[in-house]
Amino acid sequence: MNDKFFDLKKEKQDKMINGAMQVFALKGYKLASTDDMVKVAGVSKGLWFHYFVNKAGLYTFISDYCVKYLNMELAVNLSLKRTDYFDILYTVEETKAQVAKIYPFVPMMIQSMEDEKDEEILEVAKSRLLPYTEKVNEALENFTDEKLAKGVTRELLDMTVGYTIKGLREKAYQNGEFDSEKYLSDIRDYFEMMKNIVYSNEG
Amino acid sequence: MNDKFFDLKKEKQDKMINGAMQVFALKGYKLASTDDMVKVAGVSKGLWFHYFVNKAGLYTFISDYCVKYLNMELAVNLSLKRTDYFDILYTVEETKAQVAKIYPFVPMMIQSMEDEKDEEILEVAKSRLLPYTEKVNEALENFTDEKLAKGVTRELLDMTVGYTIKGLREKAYQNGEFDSEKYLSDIRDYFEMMKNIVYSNEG
Amino acid sequence: MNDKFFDLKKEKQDKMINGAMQVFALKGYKLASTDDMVKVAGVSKGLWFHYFVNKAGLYTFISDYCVKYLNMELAVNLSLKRTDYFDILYTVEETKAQVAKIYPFVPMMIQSMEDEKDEEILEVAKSRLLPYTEKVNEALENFTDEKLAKGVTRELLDMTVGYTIKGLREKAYQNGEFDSEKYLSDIRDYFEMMKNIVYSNEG
Amino acid sequence: MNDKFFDLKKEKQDKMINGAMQVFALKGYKLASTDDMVKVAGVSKGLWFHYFVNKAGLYTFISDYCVKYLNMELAVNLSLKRTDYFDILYTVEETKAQVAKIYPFVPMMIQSMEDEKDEEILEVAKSRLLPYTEKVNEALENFTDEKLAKGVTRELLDMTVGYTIKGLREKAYQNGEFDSEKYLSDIRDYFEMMKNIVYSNEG
DNA sequence: AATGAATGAGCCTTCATTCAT
DNA sequence: CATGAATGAAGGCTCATTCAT
Repeated sequence: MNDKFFDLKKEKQDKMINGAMQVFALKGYKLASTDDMVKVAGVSKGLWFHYFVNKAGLYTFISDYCVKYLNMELAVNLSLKRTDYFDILYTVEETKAQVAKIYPFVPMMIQSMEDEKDEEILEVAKSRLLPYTEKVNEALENFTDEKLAKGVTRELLDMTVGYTIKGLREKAYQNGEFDSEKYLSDIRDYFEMMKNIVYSNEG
Repeated sequence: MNDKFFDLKKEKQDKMINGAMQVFALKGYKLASTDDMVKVAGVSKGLWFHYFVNKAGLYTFISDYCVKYLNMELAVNLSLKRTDYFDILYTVEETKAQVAKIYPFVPMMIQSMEDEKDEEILEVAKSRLLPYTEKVNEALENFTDEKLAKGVTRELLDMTVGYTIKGLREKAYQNGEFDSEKYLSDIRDYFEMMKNIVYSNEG
Repeated sequence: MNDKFFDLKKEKQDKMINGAMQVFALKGYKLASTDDMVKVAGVSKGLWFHYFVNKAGLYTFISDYCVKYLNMELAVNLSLKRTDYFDILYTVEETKAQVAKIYPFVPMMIQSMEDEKDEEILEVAKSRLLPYTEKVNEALENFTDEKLAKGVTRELLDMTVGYTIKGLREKAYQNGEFDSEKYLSDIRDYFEMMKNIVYSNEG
Repeated sequence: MNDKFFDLKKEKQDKMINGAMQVFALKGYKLASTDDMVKVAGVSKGLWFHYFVNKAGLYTFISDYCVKYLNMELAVNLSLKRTDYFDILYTVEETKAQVAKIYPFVPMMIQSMEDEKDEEILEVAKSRLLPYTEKVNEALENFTDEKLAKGVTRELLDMTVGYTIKGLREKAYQNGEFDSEKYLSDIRDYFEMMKNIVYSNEG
């Protein structure tokens, strides 16, 4: 990309970032069209290519930006050493909801990167996602599985909780915008139930 | 569509059905290209249009076929009145795995229909899916929630189990083919855990 | 072409001839589709190519047949030496109407050949038409222009009468079938007027 | 259509208009290919669709433009109240010849619209033609038929004159370009003859 | 820097033609 | 002889990318 992008007024930068992110997040790499971005961001077609060379370059920048920004916020919010599994995960999602106030499509973009299937961009999507995944896993290391109920393993727990959160996130975007309130409320309900059943009753 | 399709040798019918289903299931309606199907099924471009008029017609046929075939098998397998929530759901997924032996992309196609976002075909995808959803819900009616552990509601259970199965299914397709063994084994592990924690200990 | 065509039952021959002629006459060479002929004649696609090699071969045969058949009838009807310009021309059109009872699209096909613009077949269309044009001109040689009104030349007369008849013929086909009655009646009305004005009043 | 078309340099607009008009006029709607237009106008394929959405949109624009431009000129030229039938008609054709200096295919396009048979565009062709037909008919209302020779009716006259002019027009395009001189000269010769014979000698 | 006109490769679809049965 | 399934080249249309202004 062309670093002069950062010389643009912050306002215009964000208009472009949000526009591209929205289109990529909603449609995925291949179906995201430059015309859509032009419409959504109100920025001419040529400019995207001026700063980002091509569609792949733009995707790379956006996915990178997305994760870096989110991780910055996570670094702050996760710094208070929480030890409960669900509290940690809730903080992660709460942080996404908070980031969504400035970049409304960050949570969906993260999701979209996970789901990305286009061969041309697959590698980029997955690699940019890594730092986020690592950050979350790192935070979860503070949690010890000693207290898990009989038959519950950390592996199975990670899996079902991960998939469920993903599902709830998709649901929260169902009408084209991210409904933070509903999203967090759904997660709280779910986590409350889970807390009731996955922890050992003993002690 | 052109009903003469059914006069073709069963082998060729299945080659075309599997080819189209694979491409639709893997890429979704919009990104599924006839060229891909030509390559995968080894059948010339013109022939698809000869039998199915256009891409939408082909999708309609495939999604319809997919659900009808699956429902036929479900009708058999779900006839034994099981009463356990997880047993019923396991039977459903087991049936999909069984169908996958003949049509390897049926489970993924069902998934793809649920996820389909293209406006042109949305209505078709969702409407064809209905009979399947109804079949499953009908089978679940035999289950009563009386025995659920404290804090566990049927609604939350449906949600998390649904999302988790979906996640496992996607995982089972990760290398382009459906790994039935892994899929069912994953589900069994998950269900075993769930049985341990969602049912009330009393009684 | 494959001469074995003539070994077919006359009935089938005519079904094919009429079918092809109809489609060629109504749509012109390029827009005439083999599928249309299949539908109209009820004869399988392969058979057309079996007997006529390709579309151009079929057109060549049909246009040839059309003119030859018409000229045969003209030879009979024009044998009575008429000497009036309009009577001769009326006989020509009457003959077409008569031929149309067996081959309903002969008049339109003749027309279509005159109008044909497709480069691939232009030469064929025009060359096959020649014998018909010559036959008509030959018949008109019996007419002497001595009696024409002041200012009327044979050249101008040929021109305007030719274009007018062509116009009336197109009109007679307006609803997809040839309306012989209307066609001849229109021509009679027109000729009656012309007789009144193009002949010299003197003598 | 995209109104930005009119922001193009007049020169380019005309290159595109003339190119499309030529191909539509010579081949008719169905057989007019965008590839032909690309060759004739030297303008890339995508651009036609950028401005006119699709082939039908382009046809609509061209036929509309054609009639509007012609009618504008007719409004000027027919404003001098002529009362002779043939003088009025000559003025109409003279105007077409004059328009042909800027848009050489306008006369042929008008013709082509009258002859158009493609179902998809039929309605458009006929409806766009109406204002022109009305303009001509309106001008002809100044003419009274009192002076017509015996046996000559206005109806028959309109018919034969109409068909003859159409024929001459087609002839004037025979080598792919419009030969104005020949066209008008042919019409003059024809009209001179007609004036001699269709008007009553009395008075 | 910013715009959007312009391009052409690629996809869906049609249709003359071939060929196995 | 007859059929119609099968093919692929060509036409309409979309969209990432280029480039003159």
